[in-house]
Amino acid sequence: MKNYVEQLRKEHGLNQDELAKILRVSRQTISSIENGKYNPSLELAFAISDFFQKTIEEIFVYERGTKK
Amino acid sequence: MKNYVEQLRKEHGLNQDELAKILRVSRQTISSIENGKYNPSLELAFAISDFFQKTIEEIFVYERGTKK
DNA sequence: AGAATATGTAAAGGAAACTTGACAAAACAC
DNA sequence: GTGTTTTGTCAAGTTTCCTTTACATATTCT
Repeated sequence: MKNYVEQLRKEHGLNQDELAKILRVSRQTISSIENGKYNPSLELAFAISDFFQKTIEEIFVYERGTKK
Repeated sequence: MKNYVEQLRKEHGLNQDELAKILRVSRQTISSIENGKYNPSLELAFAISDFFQKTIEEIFVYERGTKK
C-alpha cells in the first residue's frame, strides 16, 4: 500500500518532526510510514486524514489482494 | 471508534465465520472488531471496505481527538 | 568550508492486532 | 424441550505498530 503523506506534509510546509507532534506520534513513525516500512493503524490513518482534510482513500492506496 | 461491520455483514447474509474466510482473518478477529475490542489494521479496514463496496469512512466512524 | 537543520535507520522494548484451539452461552431451528 | 448453528470469550503465542534513544547521512545556509 502506498501513500501520499510525504507529499501532503511538504505541501503544508511541515517537517517530519512538526507533523509528528501535531499527530502526537514519534518522528520515526512518520518516517516509517512515508518510506513504506509499515502501515499506520486505522486510528492514525484517520488522524492523518483529518489533519490534511482528505479521505483515507485519497491518501492511502490499497492494492486489492496483493498482501502489502 | 465505532463501526458498522456487523450490520453490513448481516445485510449480506453472512455469519462471522464466512466473512472471516472471505477476508482471510480469524473469526475471532471479526468478533472483536464488531464488539469494539480493537480496531482493525488499515489493511484489514481496506479489505472490509472493498468487500462491502463502501468507503472506510462509511464503515468506521472516527471520533476526532478522543483517543479511542 | 563549517554549522545547523532534516531525514534515515537501528536496537530494544511496549502495546495493539491477529492467530489457533477450546469451551460456554446465546440464538435458531425442529 | 433437544439439537444445531452462531457468537462471545479466554489463554497463550506471533507479528505489526509505535516508542525512546542514539547515531549516521543528507540537505541547507551562511
